[in-house]
Amino acid sequence: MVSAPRLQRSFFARPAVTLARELLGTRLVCIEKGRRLSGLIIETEAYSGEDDLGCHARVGRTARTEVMYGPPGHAYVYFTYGMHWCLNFVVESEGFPAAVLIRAIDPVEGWDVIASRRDGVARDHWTDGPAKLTKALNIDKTLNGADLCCPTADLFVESGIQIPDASIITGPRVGLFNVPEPWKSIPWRFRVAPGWLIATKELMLG
DNA sequence: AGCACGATTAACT
DNA sequence: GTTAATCGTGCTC
Repeated sequence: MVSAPRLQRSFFARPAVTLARELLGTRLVCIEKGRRLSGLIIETEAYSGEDDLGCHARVGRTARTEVMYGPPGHAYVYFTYGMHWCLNFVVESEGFPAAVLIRAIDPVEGWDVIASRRDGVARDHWTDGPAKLTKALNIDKTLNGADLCCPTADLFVESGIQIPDASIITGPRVGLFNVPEPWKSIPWRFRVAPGWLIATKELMLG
């Protein structure tokens, strides 16, 4: 598998909603003991600013949200429901808290490692949730704040395949039960339509 | 020091 | 469709 160019900091220095869309089809890569584990990003959500009452930064600057206020192109990894880690990319500009949650990937490299971490789970469900993909790639708090754009990073994003607008489904963000409108329903969730990848990725990835 | 809640998941019925 | 698991975070006392 040939590596594609890594996404640079300028890529991440754009609005969260734009990036949630643009990140679909890019490749999330972890280097683990010199080995590449990767998958195409197929589902994301945008969280932007203290005014966004669905965003963790609604409470302002705290130890937890500090990373979101830092420069773009870093990882924001948070813990939830007492047992799960979720991965976000810090976006927009330094001083403004915004991030894109990575909700699902389609595994490309490191199938054996991913399978072992998702033992007993059907392949279609290895990485189809935000806490499933972190488990599969062994992402936890040690990667919170990690720079995705540093040349020696072992967590980064590569350019991938283009997804046509017609094959992208948008909708409300998931799990915001007690969040008031309009934030509860604003369509900042983006995902690749189910059949599109099946028909296309093998042609493009070989 | 204590409390309610959560950007979830898997195993149930 | 329902629910338990499980603990960091932010807020209140």
